[in-house]
Amino acid sequence: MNKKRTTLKDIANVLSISTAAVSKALNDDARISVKTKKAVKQVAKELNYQPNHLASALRKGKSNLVGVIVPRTNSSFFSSVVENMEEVLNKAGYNIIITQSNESFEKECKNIDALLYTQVDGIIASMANETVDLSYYEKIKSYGIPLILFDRGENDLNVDYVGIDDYKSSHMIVDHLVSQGCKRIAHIGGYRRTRIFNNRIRGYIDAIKKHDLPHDDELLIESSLTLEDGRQQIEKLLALKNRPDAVYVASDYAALGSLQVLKEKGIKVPEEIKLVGFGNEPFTSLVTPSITSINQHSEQIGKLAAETFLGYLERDVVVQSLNKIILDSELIVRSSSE
Amino acid sequence: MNKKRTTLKDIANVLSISTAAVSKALNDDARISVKTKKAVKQVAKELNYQPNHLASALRKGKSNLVGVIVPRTNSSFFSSVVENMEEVLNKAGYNIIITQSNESFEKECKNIDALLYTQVDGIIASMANETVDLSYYEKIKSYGIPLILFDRGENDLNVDYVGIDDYKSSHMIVDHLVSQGCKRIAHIGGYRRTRIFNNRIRGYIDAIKKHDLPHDDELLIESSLTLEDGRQQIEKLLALKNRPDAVYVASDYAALGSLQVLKEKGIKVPEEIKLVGFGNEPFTSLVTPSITSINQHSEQIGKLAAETFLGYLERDVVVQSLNKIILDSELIVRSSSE
DNA sequence: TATATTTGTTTAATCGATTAACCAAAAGTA
DNA sequence: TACTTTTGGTTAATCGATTAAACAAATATA
Repeated sequence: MNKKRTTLKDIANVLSISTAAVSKALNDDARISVKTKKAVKQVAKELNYQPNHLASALRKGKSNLVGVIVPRTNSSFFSSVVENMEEVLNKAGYNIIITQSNESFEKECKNIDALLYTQVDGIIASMANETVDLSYYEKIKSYGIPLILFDRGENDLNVDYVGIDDYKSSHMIVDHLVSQGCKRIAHIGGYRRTRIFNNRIRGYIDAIKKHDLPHDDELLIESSLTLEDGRQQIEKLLALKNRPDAVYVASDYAALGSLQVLKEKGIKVPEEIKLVGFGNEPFTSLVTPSITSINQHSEQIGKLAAETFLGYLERDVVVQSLNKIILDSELIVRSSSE
Repeated sequence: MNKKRTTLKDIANVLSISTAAVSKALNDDARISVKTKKAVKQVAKELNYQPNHLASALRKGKSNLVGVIVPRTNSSFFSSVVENMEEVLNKAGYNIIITQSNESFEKECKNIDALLYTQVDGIIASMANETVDLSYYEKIKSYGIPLILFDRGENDLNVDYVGIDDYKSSHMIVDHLVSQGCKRIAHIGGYRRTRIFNNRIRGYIDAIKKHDLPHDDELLIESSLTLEDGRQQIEKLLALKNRPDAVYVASDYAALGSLQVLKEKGIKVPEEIKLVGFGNEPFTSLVTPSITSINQHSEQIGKLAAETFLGYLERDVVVQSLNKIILDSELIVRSSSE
């Protein structure tokens, strides 16, 4: 019942030729006659031959698999990035293995091990927020396979990186809020140890200074940026003697949490407080009021990361260096800030 | 630079024993002395040995990989299912390969081929809405590896299935709406060719009859259930001479689309029209008004699907049959319907 | 002491595809 | 004709781990 799969040998037997000839015929080797090729392909089709990937990968030392690690797939940004990566890689004959870290360092390490174990030819990853210890990423490098980071990267790893200009994005947001007449702009950011959040914070601070606005310590908060964080941190800002008139939240999820609290307390957005998120998650346009946010060009990021990986294929020794591709972001203005 | 990976042979050379002994030592074979085992493990650690999965998988005829196909990862339902599957499978020594069909039949076929090519030991899938032709799924079965379907299944395939009781869920929704005083309940459903949507439609119709309410053809609409569909179909319902006082939408995304239109038109929800979605996506609790929906127990579905797969490991011949695990769903009542 | 059993390991085959090296026959060339 | 080149393959090794079968040495048993 559980019929054995067809192998090269089966085809070879039918035609009374060697398996080598069959292999070459299927791979369109120049040294095989057109006649033989035709016959081989014909029999292969008849016997429903499917190459055994494990065998060829073992022999060739190449699996044609690329591992992808994302904090979570359940986010339109990451899912769009992955989709676009897949498209590019599929075209080049690669399949991808998606894993999610759920923002957990431990899970991320397990994923890395699982991917290396599966003998992927490269890894494209966006780091978990928790991750500080880079040893597992160093391990990838020590395997001699390309490692490409996107969105959540780390300079110290000295590998390729694709992402947007977070520093500049903060400027765009602050500039916009100032143009809307805001004078006291708060920032609910991520933790500085994560590069992208640090850049957003630096951008925020510099932009505030640029506009000669108060750079008040109490207006800058670091958090994990979950929805719940957004709720808690806005409460802190609302409790201030001198409330802000605008809040720039470094994640749409947290921004949504903040919006919920503002609505619950009957504070009018954008009239009393203007709100800006980050990431352009679909719900930002769906909630009331819709939330102004930053579009990170997930399609571009996915494609560029995949192409960066493919760029390594031509070289036979992988030597990586810090090589950043920084894309411009786009401010999508919605009701929450105008 | 690109250092060769350590193999069994390297360890064997260091200790001047055979690779067979090394292999057995690492696998804790009873015939290897404790002394040798210790020495082997010691050297393996020193040389940072990592087994080559391709080689062992090829030899054992087992990859310890499970393929997962979902319509999209960018949905809390599917992402939660996958997460829970992964947890169960990881514990059993399996890794998963996630692929998404984007609701496209063509992409789904490609994914199936890619997974079979990677020599996965089994496939757990939720079918794309488009999929009618089952030949690619039959192909999986013909490979003799277990196929488990969840959420979007198909009786004709005669394989295991894990999902909720859609028929009963419709009854719960209609019962609830009736208890809120609704007299004209419309249903924006999926296409009947998809089993789950057909069941929801049947449930809707039977529940309507049960309550002696008008079962009006114009109140039942089939669509693709995207957000955009939700917008278009509600327009149709609003254009009716005799408008419904409640709309049960078979997907949260479409429900959201409908809600947007209702709000745009200034129609009060739930006062003028009550609205119920399906799937309990996170945004249902985030939008205003929050949307009543059905929780599908993604955690349970993920775990049970994974366990069903693991159940096949003990048997050496895979013989599958239609074996359904149907879970009860849960109605989460929110502002849009009360 | 002679034989049987156990212990611990080695040898060699194997999984299936690829490929370097080799070779015979056909065709080309001087 | 004699030698070279081209064509179209074949042979055999290889990727790395596993495992059936063989085997030597140590130990037990009669």
